[in-house]
Order: sequence, then structure tokens, then C-alpha cells
Amino acid sequence: MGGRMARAGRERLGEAEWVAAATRLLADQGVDAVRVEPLSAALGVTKGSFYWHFAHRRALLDAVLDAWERRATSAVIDAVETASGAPSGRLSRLVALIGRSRRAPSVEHAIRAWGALDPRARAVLARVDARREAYVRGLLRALGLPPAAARTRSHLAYLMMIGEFTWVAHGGAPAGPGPWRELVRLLLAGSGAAARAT
Amino acid sequence: MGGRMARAGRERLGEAEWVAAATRLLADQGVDAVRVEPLSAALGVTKGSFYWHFAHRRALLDAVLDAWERRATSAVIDAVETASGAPSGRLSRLVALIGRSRRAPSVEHAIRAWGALDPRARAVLARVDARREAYVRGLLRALGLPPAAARTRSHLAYLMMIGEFTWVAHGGAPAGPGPWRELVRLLLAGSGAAARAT
DNA sequence: CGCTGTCAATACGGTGCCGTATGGAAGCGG
DNA sequence: CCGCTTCCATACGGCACCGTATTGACAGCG
Repeated sequence: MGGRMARAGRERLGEAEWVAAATRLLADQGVDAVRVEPLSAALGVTKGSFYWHFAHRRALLDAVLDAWERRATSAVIDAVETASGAPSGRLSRLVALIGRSRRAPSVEHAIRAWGALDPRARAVLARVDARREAYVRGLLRALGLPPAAARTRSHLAYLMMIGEFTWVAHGGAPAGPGPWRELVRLLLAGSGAAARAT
Repeated sequence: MGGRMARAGRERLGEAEWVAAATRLLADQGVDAVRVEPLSAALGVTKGSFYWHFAHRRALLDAVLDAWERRATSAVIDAVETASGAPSGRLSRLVALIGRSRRAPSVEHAIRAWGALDPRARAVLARVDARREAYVRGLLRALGLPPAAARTRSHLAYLMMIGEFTWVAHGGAPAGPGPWRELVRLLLAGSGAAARAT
């Protein structure tokens, strides 16, 4: 049949490109949409290429999970950590970060939906969640909340963040800065540090 | 709508049974698992039966959405009517209701995941969410919160409920009564009604 | 310049599912 | 009994996708 005219200008693909494309597909069409043939078409190659890089579809999905776990655990916390200053500033900054960022929520939501079905996605989520929630709990402790309150409130805050991601994922309007500032105020209620939260 | 008698051994199926079975499948395997042939097998019939009741798969999915919307909205209304007494009691009762309920969270979470992909599921969610959130907002207003605070806090509370459903859907432990009581306290902080909240 | 490793195209068998067509079988009222 | 409606089985054509060869293009290196 017709020429495969050496696709002009296209570079050769590595595993990273496949994972990136798969993540994109995952974000806006869900796990079940990340299939090897459509994905190959999207990348402008055939699945003959795919099966050179991955043993099977599942291997790609696992690679997507791995990549996300690495990014999710480090990215946000690092961004906040490097921001200098007091815990209250970090908390506000962390919370504000939730509102911004355009693509991350949809990826995360897709993985959460996926986690309801797949044990491995579930395990990744468990690790990421534990880490992030522990971080928030530490901030609240540093801001003067007693251990019990820090624990329950950090969990409530984390649930809210999950809710926000889910909410915008199915079309809800992002909460905006106002509600998030209010959240910080509520979280610090009765801690003596409330007045100083920015 | 045909007769409604099904009792003994080999009962014939009506639209309701298909919707119920589809909802079950939706709850614990996601939308993409709601397929005609597996579903038929689960009901012990062939798809010849299915296509008598529904024009196509999509019609079944729409019926599932309709049924859920009716139940989801009436559940809130029931919570309103059943809980006698003061708004603070209603709020506590409503919040406590989130923790209990066994199957509802997984159905709701599945529909929320679905809503990220399908416009109709999205529309149903928008209506249900608007109703429920408006109800919470009304309670907060009745408890003495000014309009702006009632609005932002009801939204935060609603996000938290969504988060809880998602959380347990992928294996997280339910929050339990403690955090929910704490939530009520935080929501009413500075309203003058906080002390009277149960 | 051939060799070898890397990435990709083509072709194939197999599976699961959709939707249609058609022909009963079991219920009911005449 | 008949005939109509309701529910279900069987059989078929078609599509999308998985995973497996098998072969081809092209790079860098010896």
C-alpha cells in the first residue's frame, strides 16, 4: 500500500513519550480510554511500535502510575517547602496551590476513579495520600493545634481537596481564593495562630 | 408500563430489574463495565431480552441516571422532613448521615467519575449538587451565619462530602463521627450558635 | 561496509461486545 | 380454542481492540 513516507520530522519514541501520551488520555477520557491502538494512532505510529516498548497494556498503565506517584509526592510539597517562612505561610500557600494548576486535578481525579477499580492504583493513592495528609497534619501541629485536632482537621482539609478535584472534574466551578482562605481560618480556629494566617 | 408481578422461581424481567442490576454493576465496576452482554448473563438471560426493553445501551445508562437522580434528591428531602426540630439538629443529622449508608457512596462516586466523561451524567450531577448544597446553605443561614459565610462554608462542607465518598471508594477508612462533629463545630464557628450544636 | 541493536509497519488470529433479525413460548382476553 | 402481546433464545454481521509474528528502515560502531 501507499508509502509510509518516513513521517517527516518526527522523532523516534521512547517509553517516556508513551507514558506522557497515556497520561494525557487518562486525564480526559479515563482509564478505559487508554488503549494501545488509539494511543498509537494519536502518536502517529502503529501498535507495532508500542509492543516494542511494553510487554502489554498493563505495563503501560503501571508505568503511568509510577510516573504520577513520583510527581505527586514530590511536586507539591517541594514547591511549598522551598517557599520560605512560617508554617502559616506554607499552609496558605499550599491551599492556594489547589485552586490553581489546570491539568493536575483531572489526572488525579482520573486516578482516583481508577483506584475504585484497580488494586495497584489504589495502593499508589494510599501512599500519596498518607504522605500529603501527614504533611498537612505537621503544619497544623506546628501552628499550635493539639494532636487530636490536628489529625481530624487535616483529614477534613484533605477530603476537601479531593472533593475540589472531583468537583471541577465533572464541570463544577473552581472554588476560588475566597473559600480557601476561609478554610485556613476555620482550620486554625481556636489555635491562637488564626489571626496571623495570611 | 406492564404488570408488576414477579415472585417465584423464574421471574420475568422488567425495566426496573435491568436498571437495578446495571446500577449494581456501575457501583462496583464503573460505567464501562455496564455492558449489555455481561449484564444479561448476570441476570440469567440473553441480550435478546435486553433489546426488548431498551433500544440500545445508552438508553439503559440514561435510565440508571434518571433513577439515581430521583433517589438522590428525595434522600435529601427525606433528611429534611424526618429530622424534626432545630436547624442545628438537622445539620448534625445530615452530616452524620454521610458516614452511614453503605452502598450509596460507591454509586455516587461511580457517577461522579462518569460525570467527568459524559455530559448527561454531568447534568444530573449539577442538578443534584445544586439542590443539596442549597439545602445546607439554608441551614447555615438559619443558624445565624451571614449570607457570604453561609455560601462559602456550605460549599466547603459539600466538597468534603464529595471527598469522603471518593475517599472510601478507593479504599480509605470512613471518617467516623468524630471528624463530622468537628466539621459542624467549624462550620458554625463565630455564628453564636456553635455552643448549641450537638 | 557490513553488523547489530533500535524503533516501526504490516499482517494475522482471537475475543468481547453492539445491534439486528427472526422465531418461538408463555401470558392474557376474546 | 384463537390471536395478540410480552418476554426471551438463537443466529448473524460488524467493529474495536489485544497480543503475536514477521519483516523493514535506519542508526552507530567495528
